[in-house]
Amino acid sequence: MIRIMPNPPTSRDVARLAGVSQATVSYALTGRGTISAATRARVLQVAESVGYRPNLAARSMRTRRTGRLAVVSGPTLDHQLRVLAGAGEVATAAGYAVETRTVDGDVEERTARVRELAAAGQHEGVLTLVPVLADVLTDLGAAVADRAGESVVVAEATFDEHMRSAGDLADAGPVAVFVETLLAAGHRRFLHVAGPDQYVSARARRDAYLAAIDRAAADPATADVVSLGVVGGTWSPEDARLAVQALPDDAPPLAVVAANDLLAAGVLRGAAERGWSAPGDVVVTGWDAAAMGAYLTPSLTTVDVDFTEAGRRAMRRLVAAVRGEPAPRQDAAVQRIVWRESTGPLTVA
Amino acid sequence: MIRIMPNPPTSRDVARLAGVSQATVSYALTGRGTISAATRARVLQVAESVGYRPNLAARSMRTRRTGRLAVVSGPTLDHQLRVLAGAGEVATAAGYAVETRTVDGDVEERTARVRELAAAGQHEGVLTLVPVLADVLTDLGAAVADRAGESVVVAEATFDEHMRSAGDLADAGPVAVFVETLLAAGHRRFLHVAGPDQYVSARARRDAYLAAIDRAAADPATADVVSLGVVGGTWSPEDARLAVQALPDDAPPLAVVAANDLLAAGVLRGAAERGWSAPGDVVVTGWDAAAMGAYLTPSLTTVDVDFTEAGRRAMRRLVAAVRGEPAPRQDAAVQRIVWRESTGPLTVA
DNA sequence: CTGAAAGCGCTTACAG
DNA sequence: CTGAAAGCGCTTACAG
Repeated sequence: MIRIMPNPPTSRDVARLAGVSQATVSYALTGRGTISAATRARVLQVAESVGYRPNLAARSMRTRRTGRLAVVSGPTLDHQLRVLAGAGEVATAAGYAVETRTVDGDVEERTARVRELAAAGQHEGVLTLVPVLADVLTDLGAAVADRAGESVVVAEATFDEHMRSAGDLADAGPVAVFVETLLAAGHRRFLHVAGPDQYVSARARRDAYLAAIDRAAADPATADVVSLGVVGGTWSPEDARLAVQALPDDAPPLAVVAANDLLAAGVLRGAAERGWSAPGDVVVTGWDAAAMGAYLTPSLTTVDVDFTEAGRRAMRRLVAAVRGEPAPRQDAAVQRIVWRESTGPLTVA
Repeated sequence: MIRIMPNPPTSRDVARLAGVSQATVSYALTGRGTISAATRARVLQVAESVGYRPNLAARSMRTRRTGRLAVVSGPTLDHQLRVLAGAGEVATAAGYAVETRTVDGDVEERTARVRELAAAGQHEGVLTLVPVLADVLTDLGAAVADRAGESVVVAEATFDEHMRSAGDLADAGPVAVFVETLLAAGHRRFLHVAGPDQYVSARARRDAYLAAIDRAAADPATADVVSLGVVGGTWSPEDARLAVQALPDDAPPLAVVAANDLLAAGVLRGAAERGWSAPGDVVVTGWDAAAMGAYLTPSLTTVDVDFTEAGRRAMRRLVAAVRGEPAPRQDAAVQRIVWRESTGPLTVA
């Protein structure tokens, strides 16, 4: 295949046209050297007029920086597209190209793939949206020298459970609100349908559920609370449905805290199959504000998560890490409870 | 920030270690020159042992090929993550790095973004998953010379409505099956809730609906068919709900073909709000096999789409176009109807 | 079958 | 404040 085309202009072409040296063009564009305002203006004007675009490969070779970041996502959780969008926005604004890799399989396989990616050295940093084993993650506290040749690897959800803040995607704060509000509405019988243990968010929601139940039991006003336990452990709504099928006949009235909307839909379906009304016999909460949830009957109470913003934040952390800067603090909540019909009539603070 | 680290090995290092020239290393790795099997084996062994990885920036500068492709997605349609996964798989296997860009806004803005991306020359090809104006798309029939400096741009859904085949994501064949099967079950009153006109798939489904109704009207056995029209025109379930709200009281019994599952959920919700039973008074079909659809009551009849495979195919087309090869034919269906409760009891062929 | 040499387009000390 | 020159790590005619 022969491509007959004028080669795109180089910095050398711009230099000749502007009557300066190639070095001056570089200084004008990068803003690095010392250069007079007049010269710079002229160079930029010429560059603009000929449609000059720096050859990134050449720049990369010279600077020994690839200017590329990778984001690793899974193929299964659809909302990751929005996280990706937010991450891409920040990366592009920071001057990086962002590449997406999809990984599949269990946590060992995913971790292996991320490790290869980091070792390949094609990327200055890697952001993983899927759970991986903690040892591939870069120890940001360690000296930069210790990271010889490897990409910086940052996870969207950090595994340090003590660092959880309200600005974090894995913040399970809404669980306590769900339980407390339902307690106040008179509910005493609870069940949690959990997500996969590998997911920080799923673990956090489960732990928050258990803690909320413990607190309720310790409170004289709600000491008669009873938890029918924690079931599930996947993101599959079928497991949620089956869990409801497996409940004793006298389970209702029951309040179910599901780890996401899909599981909550499985709960509603299971309840309907048993002839239990919702929100009469069973109330249920979800998570993620899936678009369809608002159109179920009953519509699903859920947690609206700003996935795009979460993606931006995760990417800001990665960019900071790659540049050796301290991690930005960002504590404004990305999550907001949306009360709908599936929790029945309530008095919400 | 000072990075104290041994530089990663270069082809020169490998050459020295293997006792050959740098050219020989290159020939061994790319398999391009004439080189003895013994020498090649030795070079590859040395390269492997020192963990040599070619510097892609250097290679790119020399070959004048970036080795990068871009995929443009929107932030709103979640299933695009699966298309992305399939596209990425094929691109990676073909030796390309694939970058994701998210674009927002109306069709003009999206088209402008794709145009910039193509003009920037950082990518050998661009695959767009979102609808754009046809004139940014590369005319693959035209001589390569006409594409001077620009990336090849290919759309996941082609705008040439005549080229639609069963292997295409926009193939609307299932619509005819829906209408015909419901006619056979005795339904005579139909409604279509359409998606946005910009989307090839939405247009194809609407056209297929109208054609199926026309065919039914022309058939003496079903000449009493009546279409209550085409409503909607967005992907928002709220519009579907409102469309049902706006229907006359005597609309049922009614068969609704919705352009996707979310719209179908809106229809179900609207029907429930009017006290219409489903699938008694209203039957409805969706599209996309959204996970939650199987857990609605009634569960949603839909079209299961292999988005990952659709992504693979679209990327194969792009890779072929970038390499100047003819487009691969791929006609095996990626879509399959899943009959569920929302269409009521049926005799399905 | 193998090597010496040029050059892809940048950036950056360094000299002036 | 500006320019001449080197060099990043590859690939590829070309010579042997």
